[in-house]
Amino acid sequence: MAAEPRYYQIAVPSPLFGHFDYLPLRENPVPLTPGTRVRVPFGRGREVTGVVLGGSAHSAVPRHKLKRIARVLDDSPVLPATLLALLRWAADYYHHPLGEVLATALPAWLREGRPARLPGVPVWHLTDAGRALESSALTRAPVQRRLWEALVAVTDGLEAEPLGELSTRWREVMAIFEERGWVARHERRAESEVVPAPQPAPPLNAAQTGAIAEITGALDRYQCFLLHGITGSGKTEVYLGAIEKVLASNKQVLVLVPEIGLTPQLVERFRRRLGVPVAVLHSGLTDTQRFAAWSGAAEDKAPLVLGTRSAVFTPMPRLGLIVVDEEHDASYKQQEGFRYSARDLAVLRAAREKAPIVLGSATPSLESLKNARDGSYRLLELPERPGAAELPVVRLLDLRKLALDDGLSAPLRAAVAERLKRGEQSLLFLNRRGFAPVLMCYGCGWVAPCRRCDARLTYHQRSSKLICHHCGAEQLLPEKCPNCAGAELHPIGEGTERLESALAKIFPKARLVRIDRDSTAARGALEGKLKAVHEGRADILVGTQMLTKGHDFPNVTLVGVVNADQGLYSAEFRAAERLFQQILQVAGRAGRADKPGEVLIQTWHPDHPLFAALVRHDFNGFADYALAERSEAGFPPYSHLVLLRAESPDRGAALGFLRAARAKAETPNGVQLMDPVPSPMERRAGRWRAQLLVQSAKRAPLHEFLDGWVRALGALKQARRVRWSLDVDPADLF
DNA sequence: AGCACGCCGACT
DNA sequence: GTCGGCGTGCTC
Repeated sequence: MAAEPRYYQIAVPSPLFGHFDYLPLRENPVPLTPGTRVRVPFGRGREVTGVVLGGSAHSAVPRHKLKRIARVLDDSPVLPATLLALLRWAADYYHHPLGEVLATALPAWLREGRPARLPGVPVWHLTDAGRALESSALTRAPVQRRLWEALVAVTDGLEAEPLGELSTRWREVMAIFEERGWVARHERRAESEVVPAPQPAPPLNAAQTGAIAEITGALDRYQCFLLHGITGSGKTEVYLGAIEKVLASNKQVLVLVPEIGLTPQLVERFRRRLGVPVAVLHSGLTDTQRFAAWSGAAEDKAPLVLGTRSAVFTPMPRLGLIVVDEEHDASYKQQEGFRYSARDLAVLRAAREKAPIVLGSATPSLESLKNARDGSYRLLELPERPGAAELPVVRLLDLRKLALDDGLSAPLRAAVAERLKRGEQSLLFLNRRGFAPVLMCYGCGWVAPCRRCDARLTYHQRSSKLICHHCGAEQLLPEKCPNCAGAELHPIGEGTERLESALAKIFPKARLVRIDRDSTAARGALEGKLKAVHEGRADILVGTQMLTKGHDFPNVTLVGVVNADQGLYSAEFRAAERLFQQILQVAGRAGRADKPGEVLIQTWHPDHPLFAALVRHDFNGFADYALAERSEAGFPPYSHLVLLRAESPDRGAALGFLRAARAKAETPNGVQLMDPVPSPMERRAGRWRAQLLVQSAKRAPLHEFLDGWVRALGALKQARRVRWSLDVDPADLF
């Protein structure tokens, strides 16, 4: 056995860069493996859960300052070497403290220092003393008596589940029994899930079969595939086909999906089709559920892990394939703290663990597309919709020539009317919830502002409230203008609520369903609405981007894009890409099989190349245009961006910090620092925000520069007065 | 981040 | 006279 090192390097959950050295546990001569959790004293009188990074014979810290590891929590490391290495790489790449990176990767259960094994299900059984009781002994305590009788009736004890029916106070009574020595408690391992036999695959077309063959031809080595399949082309069947093969070779598969895409239906589809238990990981789980799924994967009991962003950090000892569905989706990028991209880390993880990875999308990100065109990813295309005759016809409605009434032009109304007559469904997409984005006084021109943000309050008619969509602040609708006391308060512009009520007036007999965050907040509301649509109990759907994600509406033959121009000429460099993706995704909901669809887009800018590409269903044409624009502007994927953000309740502090940061920077070759500027929405939730953009054509000098810079920033005196963070590969510039 | 130390204002 | 405001410093 190797000798115990003199010092251990430990990562500690704190915003400090670097690791901390500790002395070994006094009475433990067994060397600790990296990835093992330990409890260590940290600071004054505090004890925290750290992770062993390695051992060393030397320490730069004087011995008298070193403290000793207090307790070792694991027999074997909770983070396997490959995953720990990935996390260390990620901490370097995103310039984020390793301790916080590890804290993000570990489930709360382990982060808080609890044992690395699942708690079993508690079972209570009678002891000999309990069994020897006379039933008459408990005649005066009816609950005790019933409980005792229930325990006598079974041979191998009772779990909590059936006991609730006995009495609401059974726990109390059980505690009394335990105290008297009548019952004892033991733990039973949770039973593994019963799964159905796998279902056979549906018939596949040539493109699907070809894609599966390509992927399964690359097992046991790293290869990144970009699966570009138009909506309805059966990407999921390609995933399933490849996964089936990987599972058959006794390896594990990790599937990442966007936050909104992880529905019980999807989980069920994977489970049924593959006939294996699925470990599901998403933010809605309790700590115990999360840890159960995590450890199932880590112990190689779960062959398939299906999860959102943070599932990319699940240990999987025999990882054989990674799938990232809807790879363009913004929810793969964490937007606070450790700002990682799960899609990018998934690619890196696949490369490190020598497994193939499939990035799938109907509207790939320009980054991934460029990688495919450069040949570093392999492009797989699914150009057909099985069973669907044709793609929907896309037409532009030129708002320069058409009058709008309640946000709807005459041709769009007529198209809806036509669908009603034919008994078909229409879908109207408006990416703005609430009744109206602005409430204005006609007497004096006052508009309702948010007190804490540089934004207007959105008028919500249903709840009679003004709500800020940026900080969540709510207030009751004022009866008169707070400025001039006039009563002429008018909603300006359209939101989904207003669109819904306008449609109700125009088509009084139509059955309307609105799907947005407000109308689906209640548990089960979304499922209920989707069910109504599928069962034909709805004629017109109105909704926000919630409608564009994942749900299929086979009877919808008309998609109306009510306002396509938001973001068309935005300062945000990704806005056009997002808009195109969004419209193409929503257009993909229209028409199936025997019912061809039609897509009508209302726009003031019908000449924009983005729309020309949409009309032709020409994703590659759009990508050519957008990539050329990015190349010219020097934006990703032709350069690398890093955003230094700062915010403070004190106006000027954020900009002051960034100016000091810029002054501190030694401008290296090829790395450009822009001037600090106020963020596009300078004040948000009561904080003043500013940002500094760093741009570089090459990664290496950029990261070398950031390495020193970030460490220097923490020491800046201006840093005390702000909250600052570094965003490597930012998704948005605000 | 979290926690302690330290030096100035309004209260049991 | 103390309780507590948050500026400053430190964490192996």
